[in-house]
Amino acid sequence: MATQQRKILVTSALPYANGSIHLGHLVEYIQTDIWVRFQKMQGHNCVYVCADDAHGTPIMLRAQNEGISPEQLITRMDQEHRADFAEFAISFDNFHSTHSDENRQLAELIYTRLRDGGYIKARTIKQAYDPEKEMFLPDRFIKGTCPKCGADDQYGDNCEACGATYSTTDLKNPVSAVSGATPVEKESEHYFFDLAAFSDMLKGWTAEEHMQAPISNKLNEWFEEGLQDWDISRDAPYFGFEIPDAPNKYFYVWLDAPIGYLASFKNLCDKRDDLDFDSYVKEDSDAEMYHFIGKDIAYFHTLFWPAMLHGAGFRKPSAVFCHGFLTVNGQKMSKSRGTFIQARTYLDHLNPEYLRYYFAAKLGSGIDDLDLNLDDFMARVNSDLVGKVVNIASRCAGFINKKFDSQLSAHCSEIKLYESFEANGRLIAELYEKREFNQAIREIMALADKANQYIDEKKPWALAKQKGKDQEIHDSCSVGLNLFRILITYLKPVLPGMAEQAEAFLNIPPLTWLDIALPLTNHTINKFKPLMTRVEKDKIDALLADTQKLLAENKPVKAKKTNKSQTMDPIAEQIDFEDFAKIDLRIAKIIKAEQVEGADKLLQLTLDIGGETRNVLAGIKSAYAAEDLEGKLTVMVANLAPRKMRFGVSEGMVLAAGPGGEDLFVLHPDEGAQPGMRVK
RNA sequence: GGCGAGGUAGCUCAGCUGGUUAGAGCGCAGCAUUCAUAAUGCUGAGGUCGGGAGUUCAAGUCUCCCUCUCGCUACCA
Repeated sequence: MATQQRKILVTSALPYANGSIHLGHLVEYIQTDIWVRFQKMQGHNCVYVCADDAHGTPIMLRAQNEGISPEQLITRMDQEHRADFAEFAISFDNFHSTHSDENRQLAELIYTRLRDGGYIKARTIKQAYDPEKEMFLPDRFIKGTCPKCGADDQYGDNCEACGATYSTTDLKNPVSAVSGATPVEKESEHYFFDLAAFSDMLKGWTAEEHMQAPISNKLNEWFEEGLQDWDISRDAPYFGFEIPDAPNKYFYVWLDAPIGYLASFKNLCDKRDDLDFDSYVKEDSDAEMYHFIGKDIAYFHTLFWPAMLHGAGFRKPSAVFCHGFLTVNGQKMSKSRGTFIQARTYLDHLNPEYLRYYFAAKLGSGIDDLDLNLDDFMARVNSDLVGKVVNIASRCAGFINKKFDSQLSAHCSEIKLYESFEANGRLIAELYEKREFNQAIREIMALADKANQYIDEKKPWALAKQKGKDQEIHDSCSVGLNLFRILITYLKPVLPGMAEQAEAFLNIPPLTWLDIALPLTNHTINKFKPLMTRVEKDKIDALLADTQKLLAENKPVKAKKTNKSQTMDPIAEQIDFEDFAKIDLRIAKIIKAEQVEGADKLLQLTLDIGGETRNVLAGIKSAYAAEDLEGKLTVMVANLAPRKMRFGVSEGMVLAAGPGGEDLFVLHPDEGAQPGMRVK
């Protein structure tokens, strides 16, 4: 295995400085860390960097709420994140911040190059604006009543109660979550990154196996829909970097976040003589660069990011590795179910290496979701690590310590067995390299079974009762410990802490992949101490209880309405006459009703409202046949803003009642009403 | 509604380009053992591979339909 030393730069997605690390985050950091530790054990020059993602509206507002500066907030979060990562043994070579000089310089550099390359366009857009707070509002900061199901206190872009999606302008009774004021629409000039200009480059790049196949398929979908301009500016006030040629305009947090990878690396290069920043990032660099991310942010990393890099004259990533989401006991991590477990809460109760092992045992190279089944977790860790692996050392060490003065025998009596274990290292290494950790673990555990079988075959405890069998005991237990040493080597990327204890027990320097070529002979070991204790059920229960408690404390006291749809839609908030008078309802005659080709739910109605006709697309196909409607009178909202829909523009809506499906009832006026009459 | 990914033993998952009686680990049952953190070894029971139809000499593996789950997305103005 005399492969050449590779130069590898690895990143994990940047944690947002607005929240704590939870177990979902840790899937990624643990996955990345295992891969990095493996690469280092192979002797490669592998560097792992990360940073806090420190910019954006949520951070600015949270700092305001807490009465501190954003800088104070992100400093605090930075410390918290670092502490959590350290205890989970995430071995960053550098952990920096996007709110740093390096990141400002690099963001400005990349932006300037993109601008000079003609990839930045300015355009005026309309956006919700908080007149009291004097700031533009992202969707998440507008709350109101869901236009579909009437649930209160929903975000501006989708309803948590019924799952509907809509735009903020549809929301009923919208209020700014910041000030409580009613948002108004306001225009502003924004800067856009011309992603479509990179279409050809991206199509070629994404087809070249720089990511997993499912992601690349997804990208093809996006390509077919056409790449859109990307809005990269935000107006003041905003916590971030001001755009060089645009006072009061700031880089959108997602622009400078991935640049944060490079900033963190730059910061590291400045501290270390052996790393040359340019040689890693220049267009024709011979270094490898990998980003580990969740599949939810693939768009940013496989389209925007390579386009930005390319447009600015830098190298593109060697690959972007996506993973799936974490579920707990088969279901999405949920605050209401109490399975939204924080890293810190876990650390209060359980050994972080349990989790590292469990994730490794289940992680493959794909993007499938990963389930943390707590019963399985306990069984797996106890059985594999305590019952199988550690047990090998535990059952051999006693003999060596007591009978042979802690010294291993002078020769290895089972060279073939030893070599077969050693030879498996090639396959295991390959599996680690390919991020098939679950398969690697399976191989390692199969070896652990073999080691236990071997000891069982030799039965040193039985030999101990016979005279003159000391040499055999000495040999077989020495073999057992040598096999254990190999297993620990293979597990070291996953269990660095346990490996370190094992190294202390075996009285050896830190293990690398190459050390196991030869067995330890005539070597003095230390007294065996338990390397890992069992996962206990009550610890898991305590973890869940604490999680519940924590969630209850943080839960805002809001009466959340659920299941209300069973009974009756609540009557909407009271309005005065003026509000009502704004709605111009007219009697309309349906002069034509027809199917809309390709649409499953829509009927196209041509309405006569006296002086004019209107084209309305109504979602009533499930309840009405087109011909049954023609000639009938109904009521329409005549002054509703026209809405562009997939099958054309709808110029109003007809009134109907009912929950939907077949139960839809269009309103008809009493006899005598004429088209065009106003309904009051 | 569309697109994508899935539905394989009680649990967590393998099963590549279709090929003899469908696999692993855990759990379970029985036996052995007691060196080891009640750890280990041996043996065994458990699946009509979501349902149905088709292609084929042969299908968990290919095609079609249905069903359920999970994502993304859209047409209830």
